[in-house]
Amino acid sequence: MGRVSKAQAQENRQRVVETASRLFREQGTNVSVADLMKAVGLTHGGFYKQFASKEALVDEATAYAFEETADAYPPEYGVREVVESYLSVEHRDDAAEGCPITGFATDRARAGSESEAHRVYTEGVQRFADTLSDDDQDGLVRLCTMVGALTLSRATKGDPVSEQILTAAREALTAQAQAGTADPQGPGPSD
Amino acid sequence: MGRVSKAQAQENRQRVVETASRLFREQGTNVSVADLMKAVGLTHGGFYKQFASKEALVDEATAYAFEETADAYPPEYGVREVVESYLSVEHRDDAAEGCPITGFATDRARAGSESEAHRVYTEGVQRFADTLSDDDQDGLVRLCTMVGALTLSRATKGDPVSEQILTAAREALTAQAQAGTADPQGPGPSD
DNA sequence: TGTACATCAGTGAACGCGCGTTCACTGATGTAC
DNA sequence: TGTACATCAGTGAACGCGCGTTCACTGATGTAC
Repeated sequence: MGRVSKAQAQENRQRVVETASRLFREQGTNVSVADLMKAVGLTHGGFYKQFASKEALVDEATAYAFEETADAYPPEYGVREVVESYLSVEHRDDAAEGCPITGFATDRARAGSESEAHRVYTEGVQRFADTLSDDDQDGLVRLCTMVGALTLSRATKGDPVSEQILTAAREALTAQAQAGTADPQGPGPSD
Repeated sequence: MGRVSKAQAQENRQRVVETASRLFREQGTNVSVADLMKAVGLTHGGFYKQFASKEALVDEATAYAFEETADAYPPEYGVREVVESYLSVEHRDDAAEGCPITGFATDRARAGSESEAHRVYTEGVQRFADTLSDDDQDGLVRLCTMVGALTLSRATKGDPVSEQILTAAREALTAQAQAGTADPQGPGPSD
């Protein structure tokens, strides 16, 4: 399978980044280059024609995950709707397509703070906290509750407490957000 | 270095479990058997004289971490004191000796739910949530906020937002817990 | 537009290394007399 | 209490395997004329 067109090569590269952003969120950044390339439908050798190192891919995949999820919620969603979607069973069960703040959190905590991935991650945390802020400015605390609830519901999945966690956090956050940032239109669809 | 006394062997075994419970919380359960045994001061070959497999050690180390931290807080501590200690910079910076709920969360979320470790973990979550409950029964939500805040402050360490997260969550939880479970003695030392 | 050749994305074998696990060996401990 | 021998915790080399990365090779694409 000789040379491939510039357009095709660019598309393949993009698919590697997209696939990595999903696999890394789901299984962690220690997913192997070979497994990743297999998931894309290529062989591992070609990886280094597109990326300087695996670490460089982690940087790109982290940035891509944040870009991709930046508009995950319709613009008319208020805090209530975001919370209900974030703390849904669907989100618990789909880490691959889910929030990169939760998906990359532990990998970030265990790696150093010198990487591009670290900067992008920290910026993503602040951006989402701002989205969750209302007049009280407590977006950071809401984010903590949401990330903790999603993490714990995933970690206890299989036991009823997993769903209890989602429900308890959802109720606490939506009760609090009754007079929140929700637009004049009022509550939209919940997921 | 031939045979070793039964007492010595038992002590060595115990040190492996203790060291594993620290290294796993800090770096994840993929810390290698060789690195672990080196940290204890033994060679890797002897590991299988004491444990059936690495997975069996993960089970034991998880259980040990929960036992060890079950009495991490003085009995006179109320919710406020626990929160202040939990959301301290010291706890952020010492995952090895810290809360196993946060330390093992992502490893648990990514592994299956069939293991002994999973059962022990889930039970530990419920037990700590009970400890954090007052009349309102919102211990589960407090736990989410605490775990999320600790995780995010570790993941963003090096940026000022890391400390902001701890402070914001601490204030939100202690403001809420003013008339909480704290014993009649009133607030004790904060850490 | 057609031909001749350089480019380079992707392939697959190989590199040194670390993984979990096994095993022949060791010699001090534990036990039988 | 003292001697003779079996036990077995710990050692270190080795197992097959997967890791990140390199490299000679391929042949369709891109380019020069």
